[in-house]
Amino acid sequence: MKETSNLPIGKTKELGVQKACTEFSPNAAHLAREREREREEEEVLPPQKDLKLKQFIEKYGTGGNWIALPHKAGLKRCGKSCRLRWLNYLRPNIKHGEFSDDEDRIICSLFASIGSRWSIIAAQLPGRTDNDIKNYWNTKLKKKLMATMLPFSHTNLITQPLFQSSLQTASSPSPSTFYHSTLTHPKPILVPSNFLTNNKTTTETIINTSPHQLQVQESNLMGPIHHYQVKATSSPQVLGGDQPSCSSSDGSTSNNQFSYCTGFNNGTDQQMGFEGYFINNGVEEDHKSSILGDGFSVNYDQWSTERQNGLWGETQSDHQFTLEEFKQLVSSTPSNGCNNLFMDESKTQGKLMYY
DNA sequence: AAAATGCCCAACCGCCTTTGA
DNA sequence: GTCAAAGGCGGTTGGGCATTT
Repeated sequence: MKETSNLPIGKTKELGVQKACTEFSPNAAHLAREREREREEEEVLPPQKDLKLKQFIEKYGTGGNWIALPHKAGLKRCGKSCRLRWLNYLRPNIKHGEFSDDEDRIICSLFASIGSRWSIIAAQLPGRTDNDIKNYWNTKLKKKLMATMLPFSHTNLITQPLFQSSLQTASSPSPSTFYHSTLTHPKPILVPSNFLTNNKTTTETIINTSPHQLQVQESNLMGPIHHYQVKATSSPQVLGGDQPSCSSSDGSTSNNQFSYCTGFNNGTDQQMGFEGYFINNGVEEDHKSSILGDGFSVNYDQWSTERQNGLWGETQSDHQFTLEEFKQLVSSTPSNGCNNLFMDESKTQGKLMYY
């Protein structure tokens, strides 16, 4: 990370802060005092503002009331701004500078596990702030991972999101899925999440348990991702309990290709597991449903449409399922409690996210 | 050398949820 | 139940800097 930590508070967006923060009181006397303080404030150089805030908090604490704090500290800041400045920059033990490989791994692993819960991720990285991690993820780490995967991609990879993930709830310990597809319009055949997580997510496992005849290439990627490219050489079948409702009518699946990533294995191959992979050309366009694991079915057309339109980024459609839509799609849940669709319970408004 | 461009990142915005009185 | 404040988040902005043209 670039060492820009000497930026004084509000240097870049101070006007915005001032604009956003309302006056504390509308009465004239108060406004006069405000103007007076504003004049005083003008004379305080930015680093001194930081110092002022820091010293005040170190001396008196936040008092559990950020709104009142700048008032008490004699700063013309809104409480939220002070809080942000304190949390992201001023508080002790804030770490600046490059992220280590270990930190990369932790971030990737947690992101794959719980999604963009930056504060939770930050809690695992002492000295790092959620904002810092978010920025790092958005500007560097995501690209780094993308670059890591590109050697395995075909030409149409770029517009697809790298992965989706979700918060795991305590009651549903299924690991999130780390999706990666090289396909233009991936047609998902999803395996029960315990398919691999209960086993070693190794190449051998996939080969041995897959209904396909697979040729697997294992990569020696840098970074935390264990990546395989799987090429199907036989007709696809759906894995899991009930009989699949999708198959290839012509059986011409010689060019079927799968691509998936395991989670971030941290050397164990088991930490995140792997829950799904995709197939193209393996399912007829007119198939209406696909079995997801043990009887977990979804209207295939809707599924794939959403995949293509909303989640795979190939159009700009921003549609997400509502809860009701989702319920309509899901005809049953797997008996083992493992499935490949996870509700992100941290999200509200009935929106569904795919994992 | 100067202008244009792209990248990085601290910080802001607006919205939402959580918490506590 | 209601309200205010705190806290959290994704998306975004814009200044600073490096690189390219």
